[in-house]
Amino acid sequence: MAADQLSLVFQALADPIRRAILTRLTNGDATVAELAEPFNVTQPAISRHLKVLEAAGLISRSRRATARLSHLEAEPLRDVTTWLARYQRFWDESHERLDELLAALQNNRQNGTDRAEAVPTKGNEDG
Amino acid sequence: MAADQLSLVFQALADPIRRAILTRLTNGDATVAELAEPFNVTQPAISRHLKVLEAAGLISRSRRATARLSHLEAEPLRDVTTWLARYQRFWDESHERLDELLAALQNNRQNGTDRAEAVPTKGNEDG
DNA sequence: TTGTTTCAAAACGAGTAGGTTAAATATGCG
DNA sequence: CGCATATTTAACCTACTCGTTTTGAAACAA
Repeated sequence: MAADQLSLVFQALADPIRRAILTRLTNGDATVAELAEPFNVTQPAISRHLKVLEAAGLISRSRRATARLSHLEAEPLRDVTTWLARYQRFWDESHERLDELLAALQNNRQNGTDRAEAVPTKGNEDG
Repeated sequence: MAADQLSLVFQALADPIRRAILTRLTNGDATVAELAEPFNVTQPAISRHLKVLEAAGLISRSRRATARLSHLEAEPLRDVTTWLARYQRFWDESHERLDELLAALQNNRQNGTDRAEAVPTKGNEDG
């Protein structure tokens, strides 16, 4: 129900067809029919995938005669990357030990700086 | 059903509670009860969130007496970042024009190198 | 206006997601 | 063993997702 933007983006990316559509759009704008062509699903199904992508801000749309063009909007992917950056040190084996130590140190001095990754307050949301 | 790994990861990340759990785990391993504490959901609900995260490869689990510890496994996030890297040029305004040109050039010389982002063959999947 | 093309919306069904409560399971203690 | 603690599983509910087919709407051409 009306999730936050980041959730909408992740949700949109969770479907292989939608990811493939985004990949296709890196080659340029395309009509619904063009986007539907590679898949074994009907046109209304693609139409709804596009609606999901649009709600996530991953595409924008325009008209050309009776056709509707989809255009890639990669901005939300930047936000995803930003969110992911925080975890980069955890998959970087060579630095993992050091960074765990640093994290422990930052936990110890508990002066609440604004860069804290505080556990969400009762209710939810991530940092 | 039984989606590919990347879809599982995106799906897992699409829930704010699960993202918050991952954030919490950057501070160190935690029990189910500890992970449940910040949220207004029951403990079995968290238990199932953890199951989703484990299926996506984002956490591993171990025992300590009766408790079960969750441990962050960031490796799948590296794959996500890899997938996203392909789109970086599309949100990098200053390079967008240039990169579109480069993409066009690489489309023109159609010697199928392994870095091609071919549209999926009839069936689905993204590149 | 009539028709054609291209797409969106409506209505439906099967399956999944995420929540609950209540019961089952695993581990360690006295 | 008998019990407490911590967590999982089962059963159930509601709501959403993703697909379908059918119907409706927008843009344009004749």
